[in-house]
Amino acid sequence: MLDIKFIRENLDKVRAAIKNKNSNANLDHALTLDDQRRKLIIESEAIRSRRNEITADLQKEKKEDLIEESKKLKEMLGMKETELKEIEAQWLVAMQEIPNIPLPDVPVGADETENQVLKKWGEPTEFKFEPKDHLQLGEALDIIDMTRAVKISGARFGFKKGGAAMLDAALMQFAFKALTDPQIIQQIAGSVGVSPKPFIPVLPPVMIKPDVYTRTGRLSPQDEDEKYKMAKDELYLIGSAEHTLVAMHMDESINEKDIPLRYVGFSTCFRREAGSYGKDTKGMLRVHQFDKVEMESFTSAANSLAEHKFLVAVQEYLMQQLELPYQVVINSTGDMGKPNARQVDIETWLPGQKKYRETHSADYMTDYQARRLNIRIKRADGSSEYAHTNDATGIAMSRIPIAIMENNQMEDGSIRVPKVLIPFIGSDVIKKQ
RNA sequence: GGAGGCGUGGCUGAGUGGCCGAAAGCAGCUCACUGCUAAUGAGUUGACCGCCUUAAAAGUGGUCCGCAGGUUCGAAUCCUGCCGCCUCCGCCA
Repeated sequence: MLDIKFIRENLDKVRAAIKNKNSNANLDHALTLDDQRRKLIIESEAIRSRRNEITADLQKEKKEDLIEESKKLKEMLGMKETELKEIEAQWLVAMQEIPNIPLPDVPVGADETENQVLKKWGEPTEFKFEPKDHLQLGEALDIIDMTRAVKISGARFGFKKGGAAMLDAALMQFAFKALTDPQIIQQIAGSVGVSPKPFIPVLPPVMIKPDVYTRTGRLSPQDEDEKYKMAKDELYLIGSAEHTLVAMHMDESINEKDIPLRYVGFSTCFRREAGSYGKDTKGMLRVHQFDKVEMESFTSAANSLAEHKFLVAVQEYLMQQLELPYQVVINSTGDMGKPNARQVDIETWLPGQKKYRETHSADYMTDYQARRLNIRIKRADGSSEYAHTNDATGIAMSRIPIAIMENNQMEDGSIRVPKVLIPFIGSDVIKKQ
């Protein structure tokens, strides 16, 4: 959520952001509600003030007429407050529809076709044979079974077995080990000039209360179709560890000396993929359930953009260690999340599709999430500011294993294990058992 | 799921109808003093939301003792519901 004072003073910027992000937020409606809201606050506070006066007077001496007045005022106050509560609720809904303002370097564009490639690393993998896609490879190796999963759970689910199961576990351990390693983090942090503090590993809950989900900026009425909701309990399944990690410090003040506060989380992620019928229907690229290593960071405003770049640098480090060819893309305004001020995606080369496909995202939220979640940074002098939040994919288990399988495939259909994963898998090749 | 207890500021903890935004201690900040990685003394320090203000400060009004209601002229204090924590029982990986 944006600061209402900022909105009032920067109407043009906010209008431009709504337009460029293809948002259907109704700014004028939000402003009207804000006026009504403030009017009601002034009125009800005046009544309260008078009642407080009366109470003070009555303490000295009992007077029937004052008691009568206070009773009447109380009735009026009740009405005002009921009205205020309704307006405030509507106002919050309207406010939460208003997207964050893109940074000046974000390309203005309608959709992902106007994203810009910032950097390429590695070359698309060359093969002396016709490369297969991960599903062909996985089925031949008997490590991916989509057919049985359909029977058990439906479309867009899969069983990962043998080498595929080991690969996911190895990636998780590899990422956790790297991100908690002071030397590695110091080296990456040095390159972008941020604190060398390592990440704190976390296994967060995968279910979240609707109210909290809303406050992360990740659950608006339009998003509802994308989420799984528990029928009996007021709980959603998270779409990413980001959702419970960023909410971890909800309604808290983080001490300035504790920032940057960096977490690396691992969780299963749940996506209904309601809007993507017919898209990526083959294999594990787009599934309802996958595991993901996720980074989340809390900083002050002064360091947040550098932190965003740091998280991208971490992503690149992991990719280079895994020796996967990728490109770094800055998303255009039309392809950004609502809470984002800037979004960088990493796309990894998939020989099975002969395309770069999105495997990572790094989200720079400024104080947009923290305002609604009420997360503050408390400075040593006692003053405070809203925290700035950043999140970024560490390793998405459905997509990076796919990239490894497809890029590292050999002519006989076996898969070369990246060097850094060999210790975790105990073998340098995944082959037919 | 059943029975009982508890929920106060950054922390510990007092407060059972108005003198309480809340004692005291700790922590923090400022100053003084002492040459030893800190002790001692004095002072000081809650958060949030309106209004005012170009902005901030100041000023001013309001709210906050788990949350939401209720009783009362007046609630941290009494009542109801909810949430959380603890103890015991049940169930369970």
